[in-house]
Amino acid sequence: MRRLDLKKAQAARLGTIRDINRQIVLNYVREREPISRAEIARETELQRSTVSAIVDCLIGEGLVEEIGAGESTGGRRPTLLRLRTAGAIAIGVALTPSSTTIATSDLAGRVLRQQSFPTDPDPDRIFGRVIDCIQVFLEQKDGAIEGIGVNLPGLIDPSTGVAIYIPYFKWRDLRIAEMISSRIGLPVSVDNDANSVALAELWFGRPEVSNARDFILVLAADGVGTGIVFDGQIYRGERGAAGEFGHMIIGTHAPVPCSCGNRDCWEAFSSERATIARYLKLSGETDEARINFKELVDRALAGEANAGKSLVDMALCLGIGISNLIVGFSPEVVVVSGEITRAWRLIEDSLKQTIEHSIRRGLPSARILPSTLGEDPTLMGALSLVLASKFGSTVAA
Amino acid sequence: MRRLDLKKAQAARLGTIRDINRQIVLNYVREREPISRAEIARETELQRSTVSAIVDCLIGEGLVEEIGAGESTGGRRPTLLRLRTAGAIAIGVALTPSSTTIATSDLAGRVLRQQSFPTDPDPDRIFGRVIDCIQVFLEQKDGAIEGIGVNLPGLIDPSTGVAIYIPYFKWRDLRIAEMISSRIGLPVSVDNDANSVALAELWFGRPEVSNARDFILVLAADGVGTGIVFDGQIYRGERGAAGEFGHMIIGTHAPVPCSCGNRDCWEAFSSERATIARYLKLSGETDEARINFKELVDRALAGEANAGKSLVDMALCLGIGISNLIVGFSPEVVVVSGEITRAWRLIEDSLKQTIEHSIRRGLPSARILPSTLGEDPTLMGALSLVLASKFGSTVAA
DNA sequence: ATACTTCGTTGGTTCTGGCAACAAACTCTT
DNA sequence: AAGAGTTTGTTGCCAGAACCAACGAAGTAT
Repeated sequence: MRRLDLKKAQAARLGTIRDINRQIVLNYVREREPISRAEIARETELQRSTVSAIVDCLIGEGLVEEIGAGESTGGRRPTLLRLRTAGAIAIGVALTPSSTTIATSDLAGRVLRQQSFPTDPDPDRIFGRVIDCIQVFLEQKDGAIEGIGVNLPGLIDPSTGVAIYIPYFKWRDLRIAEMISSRIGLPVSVDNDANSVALAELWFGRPEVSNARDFILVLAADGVGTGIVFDGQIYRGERGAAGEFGHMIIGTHAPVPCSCGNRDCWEAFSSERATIARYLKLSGETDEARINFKELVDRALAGEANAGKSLVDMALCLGIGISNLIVGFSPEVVVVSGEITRAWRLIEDSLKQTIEHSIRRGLPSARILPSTLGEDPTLMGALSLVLASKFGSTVAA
Repeated sequence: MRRLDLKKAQAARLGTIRDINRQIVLNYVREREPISRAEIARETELQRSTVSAIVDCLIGEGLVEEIGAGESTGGRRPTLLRLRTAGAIAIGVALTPSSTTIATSDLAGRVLRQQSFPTDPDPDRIFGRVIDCIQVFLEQKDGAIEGIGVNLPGLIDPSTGVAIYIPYFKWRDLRIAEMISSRIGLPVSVDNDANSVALAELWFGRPEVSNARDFILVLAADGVGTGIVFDGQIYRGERGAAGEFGHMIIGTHAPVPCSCGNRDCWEAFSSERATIARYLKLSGETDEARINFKELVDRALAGEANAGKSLVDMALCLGIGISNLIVGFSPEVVVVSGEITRAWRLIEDSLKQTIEHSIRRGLPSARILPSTLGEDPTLMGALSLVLASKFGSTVAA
C-alpha cells in the first residue's frame, strides 16, 4: 500500500508490461537455474508463449542461455535455461583503510580477476592507481564490462557519486564517480561500505538472508556501519546518510574515541579499533606499531586468552546495539559482517546472550547470522553495486 | 533498485497497465484537484485520449466528478475534475486507554459523524458497544461505507487483524478484525496507533510531511510509539512488530516503569504517564485520582510553572530518542504527535536543542514538526487504514 | 472576421498478453 | 511394437490498452 510519488511515478506505457515481465522471468532464471520455460510459465501464471517470447529476447541480449534438455516428467523433456555467465561484466573497487581491492566478475557474481594493494592516504594517488588498474582489466577484454562499483567507509551520496566525508583519511567531498567515469567512460556507482555489503547479502547471500525482505547488516570494521534493507531494497535516507547507527549512544567511556570524536557511540565500543585498544590494555602491550585486527583474530583462534577475551567484549558491545535495532525494526535477520566473523564460534554465544537478555517480552526476536559472502564481503559489495542494477526492478512489484 | 520477491511478484497481465495508470490518474486528482484531463496528460506524458478513457472510468466508479470549466489559457477552457466526496465511505475506530472514538468520513478524510465514549477495560463489552455504534452509523445510510479501520495502542498483527498484546488493558490475542467483520460484514483493518497515525500523516498531513518519502512519527501518549515510513509506505517488520523504538534503552531510573516492566526504556522517560509522575512529584501532590494529561497541558498553557517544567522534561527525554533515530535513519522529517503538541510553543526549543546537540558532525539533521492532523490524529489514523487502500498502490512505482 | 490555441473525443494502429491448436518428444500401457 | 496419453515449446489469431493523428468545440488575440 505505497503512496505514489507523483514526481517520480512513471505512467505505464505499452512497453512497461513487457519490462515488468522480462524482469520477473530474468529473476526466475537467476534464482532457480536451471529452469525451463514451462516451469516459469507455471509459476508466474503467464502463458508459455509469453514466456517463450521473453526468453528469446533475453537470449538475444546475452543474459540467458540454453543448456540442453532436463528430465522428462512423462512428456517431452524441458529445455533448461541458466544465466549466461561467459565473460566479465562488472568491476568492483573496495577501498578500506588498510587495503584496496579491485576485481572483475561475471553476471553471477563469481570473481574472475583480482588485485590488491595498500590504500594510499593521498586521494589523487590512490584513485590514480585504481584507474590504472581498471584500465589494465579492461584491456584484457575477457568480457564486456558494463559498469564499475566503488565502495568506501564513510558518508557517501550515491545519487551523485560524491564521498562527502571519509573519517579515516579525513577526505571530504571527493567526486569519485566523476573522476573515474571521465577517464574510463563507464557508469560508476559509489556507495558506503555497509550499504553495499547489505546489497551483496541481498543479492548473493545465503537464502536465509537473501530471501528476507527486511534485514539489517552490521559491518564491524574500523568503524561500525549498518546497512538497512527494507522491502528488498537498500534504505538510504536523505543524502544517503542513513545507516549511521554506529553513532547511536549506548554508554560512556568507550576505549577509543569514535570517528566522530565522541566517546559514547556504539562504534567507539564495538569497532576493530576499540577491540585492539582493549587487547593492548589487557596484554600490557603499548606497541605503537599497532597489531593488525586480522592478527588479533588469528591469535584468538589459536587460543590466546587475552585475544579471545577482547573479542568477546567486542561481541557483548555489538550485542547491545543490535538489540536496540531489533526492538525498533523487528527485522527477520541481522547479519554480522567483518573480519570478526572468522571467530564466530568464539563470540556467537556472547552475542546472542546479550541480545536475548535485552529483547523485550512480547516482541519477536530475530536470527543473528554471520556474513554469508565468503572471503571478502566488501569486494562483493562493490561488485553488487553493478550487478544488482542488471536484475533489480525500478518498476514492478 | 528493488529485489523482486518471486513468491509475491505478480506478472503483469493485460489489465495491469490500466491498473497502474488508473492509480496514477486518481492520485493526480486527489493531490492536485481541481485539475483538468489535459494537465494530467501533460504531467504523466500519457496521451490525452488515454487520460480521458481512464477518467471516464473513474467517474463511472463514483470516485471522481467534473466541476465545470476552468480559466482559459488562450484556447478552449479545461473541464476541471475533483474527488467525489459525496457521502461517507469509511468508518474509523480509535481506541485509546481513556476513550474510544468512532467516526465516518468521506473520501477526502473529512469527518462526517462522530461519537466518543470512555473505553471499557472489558474487551467483550467495549467491542460490543463499538459494533452497536457502527451499526447505528450504517443505518443512517449517508453513503456507501466500504471498510472499517481500527487502531489501538499495542502490538498488532495487521495481516491477521489480531491484537497480540495491549499492555494498558493486558488484553492478549484478540481477533478484532474477525470479531467486527463477522457481525458487520465489511472488511476491517486493524493496526497499531502509531503506525496508523503515521499512515494518516502520509496521506492527509501537510505537504512537508506527506510529500516526504521517508519520515518517522513519534506518538507520545500513554506510551511512546513510533511509526516508520520508508519510501511512502509503512514499515511493519516481522509480525507487524516494528516501530517499538519506545523500548529503546536511553538511560536508567525512569520515573515510572515502562509498559514492558523495565525502567530504562525511552517510553518510561517520555510518556504521558512519566510526565504526570514527574508533575506530581514536583508539586508534592500524591493524589491517587491521577490528574489527566490533558489537564496537565491546560495548566502548563495557563502558565503553571510545575506543569510547564514537567512538559519541558518530557520534551528533553523525547529529544534523546529522536536524535538516535535521526542519526540512524536520516529521515526528511520527524513528526511528533499526541496531546503534547498542543503545548508545542512551550516545548519546541527544548526538543530541538537536545536534538541539535547530539546530532553528529557531518550528518544531516531533520525537520521536527508537530502533528499536522488537527484535533484527533488517532481517529484520522483509523480512517486512513481504509482510505489509503483506495488510493495506495500495490503494484506500480 | 480570421487566425491561432487549447481541450476533449474519435477512429485506426501497434504492442503485448491470452488462448487454442499443433507438432515434437517422451512415457506408459496393452 | 504400437497406440494413447503427457509435457514442452511454437504459431496464428484475438482482445485490451496505449499511441497517434485528425477533428470539432470553445476560447483568445489580431
